[in-house]
Amino acid sequence: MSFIKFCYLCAIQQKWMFSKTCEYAIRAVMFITRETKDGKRVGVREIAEGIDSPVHFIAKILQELSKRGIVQSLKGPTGGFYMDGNTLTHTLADIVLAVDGDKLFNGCGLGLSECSEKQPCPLHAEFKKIRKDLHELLARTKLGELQDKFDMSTFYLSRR
Amino acid sequence: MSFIKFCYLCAIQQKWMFSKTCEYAIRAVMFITRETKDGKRVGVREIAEGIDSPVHFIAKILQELSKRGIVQSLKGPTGGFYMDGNTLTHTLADIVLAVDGDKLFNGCGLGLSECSEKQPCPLHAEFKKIRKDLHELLARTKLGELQDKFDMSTFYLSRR
DNA sequence: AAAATAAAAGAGTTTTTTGTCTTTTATTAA
DNA sequence: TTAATAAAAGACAAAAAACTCTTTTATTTT
Repeated sequence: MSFIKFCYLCAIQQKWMFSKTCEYAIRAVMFITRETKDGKRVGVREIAEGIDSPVHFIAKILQELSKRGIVQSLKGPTGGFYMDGNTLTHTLADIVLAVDGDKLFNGCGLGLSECSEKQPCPLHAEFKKIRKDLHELLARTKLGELQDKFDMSTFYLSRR
Repeated sequence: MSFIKFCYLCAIQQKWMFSKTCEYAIRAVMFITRETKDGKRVGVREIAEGIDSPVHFIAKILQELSKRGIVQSLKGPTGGFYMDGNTLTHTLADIVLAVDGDKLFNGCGLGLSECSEKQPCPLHAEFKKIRKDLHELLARTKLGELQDKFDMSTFYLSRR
């Protein structure tokens, strides 16, 4: 409670694996995937509302993802973002890699740049497994397969 | 290479699970654990050098950790930080919890505050397992046991 | 008791991340 | 071909995280 307020470190800073930008990116791509099955397109405003993110911020992120071929886009009326056969073959790992880099999959848990098999940090072996599991999870989840999953049940993408 | 430099998102931002502050915290406590077996104490300068971190920054972090009973400290000449029977029973999870909060163990992978069993995000089930593995790893690693491990083999705590 | 030492406390600064706003460019429908 | 639409681009602004510096307080040694 108030205890938290006076603490320098602690619960004020709440970190998860991904950066906020990356969370938005994943949710945005999922949203586009779900909404554009039949050649439809969605605009940034619709996406921002759908995943409850700042409009201009998600626009920036999507521009980069589109440049990298992770989503498709088209300007002008009836334009917007969409997925096609190609983009649907990408995985969640591709998104994370594009936004947060490969540190999550390869980096040392304690932030040591020189950590390796020969010169391991005290948690090297343990983290290797966790990183591997995480990478496998993200790398086996193709957007196209998520699309099918969306058909069968309800999932939430907005924080409200 | 230069390709990376011009990218808005991407490899510039390299995230891992923990905040940098938390990485420093873990390494500092490990360092203290290793260096203060027989009633010895280590000063911040020595710690900062040992784990290659900014002196004043790690000082701040350690002040907080000492306030929370994760490390012990004593002012004055021959003073410094050290571990005792009590602090050695703490786990790595305690450090992470103190510094980064519990989001890593409990939060939604996509950053949704309302994510739950009833209203899951599309990766809810998958992330649950990863989070659990990570928490178990950190919660079963007691500092005291690490101390024994340090005795038997060499591990690196500095990034150089 | 005085001087020296080392953590505690607190007030900064810098850098990075996150978020906002405006202008430009491409596309399409009328 | 013109007007409307929507993404692309770029320049800013705010907030958070990372880091620095100075002063104070507690402890110990001489």
